[in-house]
Amino acid sequence: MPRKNYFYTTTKSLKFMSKEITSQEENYSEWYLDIVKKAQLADNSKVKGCMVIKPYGFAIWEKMRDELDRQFKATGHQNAYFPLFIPKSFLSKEAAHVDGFAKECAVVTHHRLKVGADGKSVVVDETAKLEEELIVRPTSETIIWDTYKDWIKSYRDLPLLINQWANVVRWELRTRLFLRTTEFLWQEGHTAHATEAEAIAEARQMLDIYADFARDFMAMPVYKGTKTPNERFAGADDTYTIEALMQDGKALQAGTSHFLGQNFAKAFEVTFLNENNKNEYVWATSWGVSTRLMGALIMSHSDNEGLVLPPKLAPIQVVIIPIPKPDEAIDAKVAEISQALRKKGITVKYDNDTKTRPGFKFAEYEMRGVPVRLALGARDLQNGTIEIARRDTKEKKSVSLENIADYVENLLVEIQDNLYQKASQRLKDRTHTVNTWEEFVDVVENKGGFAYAYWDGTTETEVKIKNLTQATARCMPWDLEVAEGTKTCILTGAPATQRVLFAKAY
RNA sequence: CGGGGUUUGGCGCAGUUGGUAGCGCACCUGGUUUGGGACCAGGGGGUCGCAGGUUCGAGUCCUGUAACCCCGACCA
Repeated sequence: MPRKNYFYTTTKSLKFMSKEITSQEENYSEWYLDIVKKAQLADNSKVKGCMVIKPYGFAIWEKMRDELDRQFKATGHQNAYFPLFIPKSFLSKEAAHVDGFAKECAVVTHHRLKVGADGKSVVVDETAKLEEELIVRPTSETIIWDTYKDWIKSYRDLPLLINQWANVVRWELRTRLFLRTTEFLWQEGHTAHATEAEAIAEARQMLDIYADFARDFMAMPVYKGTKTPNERFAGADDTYTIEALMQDGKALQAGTSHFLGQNFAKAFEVTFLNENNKNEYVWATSWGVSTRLMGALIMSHSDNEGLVLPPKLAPIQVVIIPIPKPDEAIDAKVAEISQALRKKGITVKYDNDTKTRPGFKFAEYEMRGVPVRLALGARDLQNGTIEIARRDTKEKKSVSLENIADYVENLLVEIQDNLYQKASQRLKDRTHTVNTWEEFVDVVENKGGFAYAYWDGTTETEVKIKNLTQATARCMPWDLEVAEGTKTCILTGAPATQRVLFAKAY
């Protein structure tokens, strides 16, 4: 008689019971979702495609936001706030713009609910129909330019350098936590300038800020470049982008900056009197990064044990764990260490919870990506040592308590640097200069990463390449030097002037 | 918009031919433990997504319906 198995466990339940996560190799997409959930960054909400950003996840976003905000202000921008709702008619004023966004707009049609016929439910009050329907902003160019029209009269009003932190809604068909959600948080800068050159310089400057931020804070190397016309923002003359590479070999557009030419100025009649008393249209830019950066951050550094965070964006940089549990002597020493660390501006958490044991805490903070862990027990106190573990390499060793703050400070710098070096090496290794179609296909289908290839400059060819391989033109990079090769299009063999980075992308 | 999946305690799940709901984690109480996810004993907590129907009886069968997730076509 077969023994009855009392312990039915599916793979999934076992996974959660043991608090393990799906490995990248097994299923990259599930690995990503596991990290988002188990590091407690965000949850799905009951609203399709929308997410709840949890405190730990939001703390990371706040660090990104604060640093970017600081840099925006340092370059002369001011924050303002424009409405969530945009009159429907505004969107249609710029032809390319409406084409780009019309398919994914949420529309407000009524302004009142009433109790339904059953006396319990709530229904839309049909008598409360809006005269003009409102759309929930997918981006704010239109309402902002309609406002700028009143703000800008003279060259003395320029440049106008405004940023706003806001939520926007794009009704996407397919969503993924942080990477593409129906509602997301972002900043959008909108500037007006007297000259074309100045606007272009502004757009480039902001892309530089994004790229530097990615490098210096996210430890994420990116390619800066110009989008092909086909990939341009709807309503822009030029779109600049930073493109990052995720660990699965797919590219991720991490931020964009647009030179809008005079398109919105003309659509919304935004003119200024120049020094010669002549009316001119202003030149415009817009630029933004979103909570998508969270996804980029997660997929840049994390491993099969969980989240890995660069120290500069970690809400907790150092966690101290008493071994086996807090006591007076340990508490006193920890207070001393914490104070020394805080004096250096390091964020420290002392986990003196007595309900969980050290092993549990170790695993938990690894899952959540805390860069440095200190463990202090009686043995350490006796020897004047402390155990220090780094999340990025998982190295663990015992070091002297003397100058521990200096040691940790240096280690945090080293971790930040190591993460960047590793990501840079990966980007380098997975950027392939290709000169034949066979090589191109090999990169896209087998190797993963970027294929840097000549392209004849036509949208037709770009679309063909996408249909054949799923690879899209990510950008024409600004500073990626390679051997020239034959200047013919990878697909058509037609004369080409410019190489383009192609990749499968998020 | 297609294809698949899920919906049962706070979380993750099981529930056989319909017979009055269970397991792990978490939580509460007590005790023993403690240098890598502790253990024992006791305890609290669920009108099984929603609406109908079949039946003496429905988590289970039937018919609707809703929500969310995942995989593909559009997009930051």
